[in-house]
Amino acid sequence: MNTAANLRARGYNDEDEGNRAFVDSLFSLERRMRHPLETMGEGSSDEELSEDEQGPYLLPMDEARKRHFANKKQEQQPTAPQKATTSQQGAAATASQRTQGIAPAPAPAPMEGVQELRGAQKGISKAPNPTKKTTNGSVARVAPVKKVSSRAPPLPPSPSAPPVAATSRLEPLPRTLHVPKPPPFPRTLHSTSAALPAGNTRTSVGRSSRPSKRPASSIEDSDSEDVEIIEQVSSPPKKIPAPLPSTSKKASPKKSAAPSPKKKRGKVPTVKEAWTKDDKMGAKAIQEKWQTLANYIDHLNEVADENPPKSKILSKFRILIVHPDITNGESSPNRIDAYLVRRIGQLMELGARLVKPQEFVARSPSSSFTDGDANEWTTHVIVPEIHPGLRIRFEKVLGCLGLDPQGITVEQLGDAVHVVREKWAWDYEAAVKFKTDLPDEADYYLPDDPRHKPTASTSPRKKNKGKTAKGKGKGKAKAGEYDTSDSSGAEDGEDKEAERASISPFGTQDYPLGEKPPPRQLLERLAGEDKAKKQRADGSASSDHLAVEPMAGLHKEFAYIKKHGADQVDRELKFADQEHDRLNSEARGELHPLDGEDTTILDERSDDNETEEEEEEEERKRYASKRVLPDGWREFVTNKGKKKFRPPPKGYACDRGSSTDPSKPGPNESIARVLDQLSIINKGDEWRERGYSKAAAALRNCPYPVTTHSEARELYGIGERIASKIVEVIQTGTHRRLSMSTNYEKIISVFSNIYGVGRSLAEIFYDKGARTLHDLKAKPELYNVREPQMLGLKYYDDLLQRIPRDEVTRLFEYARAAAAKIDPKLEVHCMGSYRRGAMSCGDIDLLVTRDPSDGKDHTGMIAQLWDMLKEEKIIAHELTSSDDWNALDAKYNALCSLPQPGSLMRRLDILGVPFDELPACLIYFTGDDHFNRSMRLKARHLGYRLNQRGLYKDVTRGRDGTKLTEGSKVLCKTEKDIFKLLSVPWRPPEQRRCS
DNA sequence: ACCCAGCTATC
DNA sequence: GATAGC
DNA sequence: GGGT
Ligand SMILES: O=c1ccn([C@H]2C[C@H](O)[C@@H](COP(=O)(O)OP(=O)(O)OP(=O)(O)O)O2)c(=O)[nH]1
Ligand SMILES: [Mg+2]
Repeated sequence: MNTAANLRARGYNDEDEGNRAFVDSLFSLERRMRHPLETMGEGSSDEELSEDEQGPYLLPMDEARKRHFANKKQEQQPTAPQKATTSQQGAAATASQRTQGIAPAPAPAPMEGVQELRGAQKGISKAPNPTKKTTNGSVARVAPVKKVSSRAPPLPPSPSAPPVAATSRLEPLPRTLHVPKPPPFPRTLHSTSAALPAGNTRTSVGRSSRPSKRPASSIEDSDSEDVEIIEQVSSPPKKIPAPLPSTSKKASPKKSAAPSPKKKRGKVPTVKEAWTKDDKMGAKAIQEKWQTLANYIDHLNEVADENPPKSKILSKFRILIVHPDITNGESSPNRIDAYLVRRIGQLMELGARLVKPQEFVARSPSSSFTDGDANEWTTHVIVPEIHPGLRIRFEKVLGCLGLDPQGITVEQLGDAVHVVREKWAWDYEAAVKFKTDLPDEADYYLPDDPRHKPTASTSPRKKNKGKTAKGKGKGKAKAGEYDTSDSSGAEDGEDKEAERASISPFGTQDYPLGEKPPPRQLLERLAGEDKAKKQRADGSASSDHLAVEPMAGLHKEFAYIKKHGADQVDRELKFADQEHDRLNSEARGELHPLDGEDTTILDERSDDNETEEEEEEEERKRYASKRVLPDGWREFVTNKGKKKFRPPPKGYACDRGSSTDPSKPGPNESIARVLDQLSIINKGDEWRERGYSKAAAALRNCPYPVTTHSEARELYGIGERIASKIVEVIQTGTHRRLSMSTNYEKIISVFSNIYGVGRSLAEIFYDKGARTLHDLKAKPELYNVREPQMLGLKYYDDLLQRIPRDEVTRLFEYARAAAAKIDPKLEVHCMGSYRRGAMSCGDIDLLVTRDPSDGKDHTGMIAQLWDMLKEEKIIAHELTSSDDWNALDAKYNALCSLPQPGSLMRRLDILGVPFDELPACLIYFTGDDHFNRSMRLKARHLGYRLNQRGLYKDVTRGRDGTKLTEGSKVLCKTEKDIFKLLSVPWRPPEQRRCS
């Protein structure tokens, strides 16, 4: 069960020959056909196994392996003749080795392999109900043959492939023998295949393993039960080779021929047109129409039949996509969704064949993709993008492929198939670029391919860089700062630019203040594309090289397991599972999400389990007693006998929490302020801005004064450059960069302090000639100042003031009283910095919700509340409001003030929240923002997604982190549930100040 | 070289 | 989709 | 900007 343990036990790094052979044996069997989804996770009752079956299977894997290898040796002899016939002398040695695994083994060896496999299957497929089995079996039986066939038709575009297969079949390929090492990647077949002399037949090579095992197994085990076996039995005698290819071939022509005439009415959509159209249907419609992944593949195949994709770039790829929801378990396995529509469409558009889960066939690792069976082997398995090691859950992936999780390691799988992460689909460097908008086919050739068009190559990349606009904006900013030369001039050749440039010290390509240089790529691009072009032109050599390392997508997983140990990984997996189960199943008493959290840290409120209580007890001590040292910080004594503190090595801010008393300025406050300023100055480069901001936070969180470069560097979030700046600040009290700030910068800063005005608008104002707030007020039309900004302008000073806690309390009470009149059960909570205990707040953050257990929710009540507050003259101006006042989940923004003369105008934030989202929403709305971001980041790294609505598990993400699937919500009833799942030590709101 | 939270509201 | 904001 |  436990993949990690399995890995460890078997030594996942093990590459010895034996291992390979073993793998061979495992994979050479045809895939058992039971559909994994149906059988997955079913208890495997070993007792049911016949003795025969049990034997090898029950052995510890190592034991089994040994035996297996021992048998292998015996096999060798029989294989020998074959090699002789097929291969040259020079190749003999390697050939023999290679053939070992492949060669039709004598009965004994295969048997073992078979047995193991079968046992494994049993374990998996051990379906509780026999009917299932039969169905599975039937499916399975059919699948191997049919799948190919059915699949084949759609692939007229890959003419090369079929012929190859055919020839190879007829005339066995010695290919493998010649090649010392089979190319890990499915190179294009044409070149290799054509060159190949006839050699071993599929029977001998590709099939060898298969047949051998089959017969043995079939004969020996009289399992009537396993349909697969039956099928297998029949097939081996028939010479496996024949049925598969022939059928496939036959089928394909038929299919293609038949449908095309019929359907040829009007325009036949291309694959791209088809899938883009489907994509637009929306997730719901898609699911209703096709329901399963297999159905959709069929659908697109039909399209491809009639209108074959022109591109053949991926025509040698047979790709199986493992949907995250499949790995997720029973909920909605094999479900088609929008993400898959896109992905499948994109792949097919490039000529790839999509393999349905039932159709999976792994190649024997020791045979080449160019071997006879090349047309059947699945070349790629795309697995969900999940956190390294933690949530990969290979047992489930393997289950989906019909493989035994206990008998096969990840790496073994990798030997047979390219297991790649979802993001592989985007991996431009590695293979081809899959973008949402597919550019010209030429873009898909690698740079050294003569057909490659260098031009378009950069564009998709940009797109990837998240928010293009932002990137652009950033680029602009950077250009302005760093590079005088061209881009800046082009983009804004105005006086302001001149002004900026003249004063800015960054006009040169030196970085006088030690700035981080921009990425080389950017520099190169700015320098000119010629070089790149040249380089591309140079690399020529092989054109058939979509080189991807096998398992390229899984290095992270290995690294993680290596680093933390398989045991640890197992524990983590187990913990998550248990916790999910607990949260889902447990009928926990009605516990208000706020119970026990909002009041006092000392408050105990039960929680269901003792360990938790213990933890709380501990925390209580830690926090109640003046929080001596925050988590992870440690005291140590220096050489000179001085006591000092060491910060925690690293980590998420949410794990560290706040360790210093927010009410008093810490020892590093003055430095932090300077960094804040630097952060503001760098507004416009969000990451630089954030870098400074995080550094400031690190300083504030440091309980001792930082006095040296090295001390500064110890803090997580302070690097070389900022440490140097800190030194300067310590020495001079400020930083040169601040005193250099230009008039322009100052004005922009003033403008963007207006509520609703950001950097962009501020620059526009400036460009239009505005220099003061008065300018803007004077002629708002000229500057296109809109309502919210007008208000921001009007109350500019008010809104910059912090609000004393007392005042927030009073405003809050007004709202609460109003709510009580509407419905006594309508809850209003004050969130944000107020909940964190701040003595002054930037605004008033109110949360409105209602426990719907009596059948009523707060639909429409917010509107009422809104009106009442208006009547009471609390709310003076509406800034934004949700379009749907009845929405449970909506956000409102206003300016308000105490109904008394002289009171300042304040920002008011009201958030309507569905009650079941309260826990996540509490976390969100309590903040602070750094805390949220770090917690969400941690969640992401753990394979979750955290937002204001909830915690979602099994989220699939693309290469750039873009969310591909929603994941499924984990039932959390309190904030603590979420903290616990993410292994974030519980901390009350007061200690969530990370900035 | 790549990543850095995730969402709503408005235009 | 860009911008501003939470 | 920092971190990996
Ligand atoms: O970018 C942001 C900004 C805010 N929040 C959350 C956390 C924050 O605590 C809450 C309220 O936002 P607000 O801007 O009011 O911040 P605050 O924490 O309340 O501080 P302030 O005292 O400035 O209002 O919304 C985020 O998740 N991301
Ligand atoms: Mg606030």
